[in-house]
Amino acid sequence: MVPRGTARSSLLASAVDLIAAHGVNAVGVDAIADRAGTTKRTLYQHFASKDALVAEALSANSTTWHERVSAAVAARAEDPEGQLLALFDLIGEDAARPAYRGCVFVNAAADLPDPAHPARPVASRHKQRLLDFLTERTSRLGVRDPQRLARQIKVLLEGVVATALVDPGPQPAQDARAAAEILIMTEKGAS
Amino acid sequence: MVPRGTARSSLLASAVDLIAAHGVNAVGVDAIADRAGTTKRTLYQHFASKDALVAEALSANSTTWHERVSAAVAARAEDPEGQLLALFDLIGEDAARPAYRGCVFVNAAADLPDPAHPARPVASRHKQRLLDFLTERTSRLGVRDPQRLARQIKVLLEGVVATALVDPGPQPAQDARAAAEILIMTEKGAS
DNA sequence: TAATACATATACCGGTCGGTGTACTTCGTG
DNA sequence: CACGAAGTACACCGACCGGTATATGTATTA
Repeated sequence: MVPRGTARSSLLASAVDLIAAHGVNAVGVDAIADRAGTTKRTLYQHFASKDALVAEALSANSTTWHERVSAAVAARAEDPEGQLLALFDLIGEDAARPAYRGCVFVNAAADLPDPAHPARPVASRHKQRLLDFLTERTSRLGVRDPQRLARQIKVLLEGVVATALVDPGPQPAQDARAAAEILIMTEKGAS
Repeated sequence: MVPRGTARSSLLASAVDLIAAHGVNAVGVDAIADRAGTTKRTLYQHFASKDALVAEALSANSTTWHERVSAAVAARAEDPEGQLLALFDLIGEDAARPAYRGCVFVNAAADLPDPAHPARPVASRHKQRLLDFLTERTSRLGVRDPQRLARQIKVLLEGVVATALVDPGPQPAQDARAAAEILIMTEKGAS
């Protein structure tokens, strides 16, 4: 029994949670509707298909993810270099949990081989936003090629996530953070 | 149909291909049996369950992967540093293809949230073998901490794979290779 | 030659998949 | 109050899921 007019957002929240926990393909529309406290019929009155619901849920997840990360990073450091390194600590804390499930958007891309699936551009956009976030910081470091440094830091972050997905633990994040420090220092020195 | 005594290996090969193409959860035992030119009944005479078949197929895939990569790397360079960097070129060539599907073992880990699934240790072992391969090379560089450098290079490689899974292209591999060069050079200088 | 192991074809099991049809109730608003 | 939109309950669809039963054929080997 969901209050009037909240069925849609309940369904989205339910989809976000279940997709994060089990993956896009492993969760069914029945489970999403049940967890939202509504029915499958209502789900299909708000969303054209499961694919459309998945895309919208991932999009919402992306927005909250960036808000949460921006706030957490800002709370840990003021300077751009400190914020970039704080990202590794943040992800490292998640990645150390035994049931770590990696990045929802990478997993979604792996689950959806069809490049035409509506959720694929959502994942792509999420990663672009992350890259923008990083580039904004590297641009204030006074290095020669801020874009490339941002891409390299992003590769390190993605590597931490993928590595910890197979073998959860704090090690990858620590190693990657140290690598990022070296990259930043080297680029600063060569500027 | 299938010659005597080859049903089992045909089923394994079929499972390897289909899992790589569609993911563990998205492929059914019927499809695996059909592609192998045999039947589901025969499949269950050779494997206790789908999970067991999946684990064995991934294990076989891991073996051939390492053989193929070792040979390809050795063909491109003699020295350990050249071999390490050649790995980025190799993966970069795969990752540039539009339909790039990432790492089968990482995808399997994402597809199988249950840590007790028999395929999970197979993925873990695959990554350990990769780390051993890298450590063997970093140990001959004369650096202070070869183990850590190997882990850092592995994080870079995993990052290339994950990044290209969402947005295929040659860029991540190039960036990661350049980052690896800096890490190696820095560690060598500090030794 | 007879026995046995391997592979075949085909049908079936209960359950779940994404998606729909239909009829009923509840609510906010004109 | 009356109307229409929103939500509910529930049965249903064809297709597929992992896994099994049964019965037949065939090649190797003792």
